[in-house]
Amino acid sequence: MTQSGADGAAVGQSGTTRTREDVVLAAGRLFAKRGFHGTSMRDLGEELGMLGSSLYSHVQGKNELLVEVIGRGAGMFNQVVIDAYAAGGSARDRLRRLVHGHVITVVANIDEARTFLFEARFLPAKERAQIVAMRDDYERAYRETIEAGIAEGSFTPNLDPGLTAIFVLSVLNALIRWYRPSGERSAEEIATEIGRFVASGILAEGVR
Amino acid sequence: MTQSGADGAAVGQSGTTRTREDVVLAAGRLFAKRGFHGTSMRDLGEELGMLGSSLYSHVQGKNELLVEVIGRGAGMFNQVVIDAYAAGGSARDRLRRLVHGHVITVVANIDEARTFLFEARFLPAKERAQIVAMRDDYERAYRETIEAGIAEGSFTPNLDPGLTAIFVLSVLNALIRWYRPSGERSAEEIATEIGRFVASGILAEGVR
DNA sequence: CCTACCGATCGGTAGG
DNA sequence: CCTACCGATCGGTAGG
Repeated sequence: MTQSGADGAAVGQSGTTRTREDVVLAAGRLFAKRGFHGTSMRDLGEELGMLGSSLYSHVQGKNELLVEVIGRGAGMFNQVVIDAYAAGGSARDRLRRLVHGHVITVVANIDEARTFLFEARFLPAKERAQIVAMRDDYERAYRETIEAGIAEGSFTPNLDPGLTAIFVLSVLNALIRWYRPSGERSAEEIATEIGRFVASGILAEGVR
Repeated sequence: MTQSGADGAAVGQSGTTRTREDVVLAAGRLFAKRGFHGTSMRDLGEELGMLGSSLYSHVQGKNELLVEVIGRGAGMFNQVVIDAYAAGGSARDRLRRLVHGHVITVVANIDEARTFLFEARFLPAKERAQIVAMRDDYERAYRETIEAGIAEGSFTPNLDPGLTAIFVLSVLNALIRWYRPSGERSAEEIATEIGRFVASGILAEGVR
């Protein structure tokens, strides 16, 4: 009898030695599906075709995995902001890039995004504080962009920029709740539809 | 030494016998803050000034508490839909009532709303299926209302009703993430701002 | 609502 | 990556 994945568990690639990368990715999958506290090290070992205790040759502990998965999520979103600012253009262009980049990123890294948004409260105090700060920065980028859009005349002047930033991010973050890779709409289509909703709302022209 | 709440734990009303209602409310508080799997029966007992094992004279088990808390959340949201439909009026009026009722309900029952939206996946299979069905009904009410609004000419005809329902609900459901009772805006103000955002978006008039 | 307890499972370690 | 194990904690029960 071989030692790997012969017992029917959902194993990535059986017959191969697992790397730390495999462990982190599998942790993202399980944390996203069952939650951090709903995932045991034994569950995670089973997902990888090994014993829970064997994971400790790859990582120091369960918390480290949560920190790593959420750190990756945070890094991705941070990069979206950097890219959107680096591209230049009007505030309205920048908001379009922020929205588009957010959708693409969530769709391509759904497990990290879910863990980031659902499990961050279970991070150790120090790392939790860092993630909260990062999230504040992210929200600030949206607020600044909305303020700049008002200043340039693209956006309605009587908007509350802080609240509006929250509303836009609400639509974006909810993606982790309803997006399914098997769904009929592509990431591009979703980004376009969200952009349209955020821009114009639902009221017909001329109605008030 | 007395038997209740003399050891510094956060107890509701010390010196009084707790009821099943107290237990369910405390469970909502802890499930909302630490998650279902992050809350032990001993934690819950401590919150109420009793031992974890004593809770079993009020409820049959931990799962029953999750079912009860989420069931209350589901019932509240269901009532909002019933009231909004019963009030009659145009589709646009109905959407206004749905949004207003949702905000008021979340603000007044934040723990149940959080548990409903974050912990439903940990429900036993049968109850989870019921809650998913209820959530589908809720979404359908929004979709129908948007379709009716398009038909009556209030809403933009090129809207995708299903996707738009999701977007509106995204803004509403995100309330459980950012709302703080100590915040500066009242539930009424929040409902008004969300209504404005959903109705008109952020683009300035005449801009396209 | 408490005392006293149960078997199961948890995160994690020593040593190979 | 496994064997063999640790102390702590889990949900829950019997009996009062």
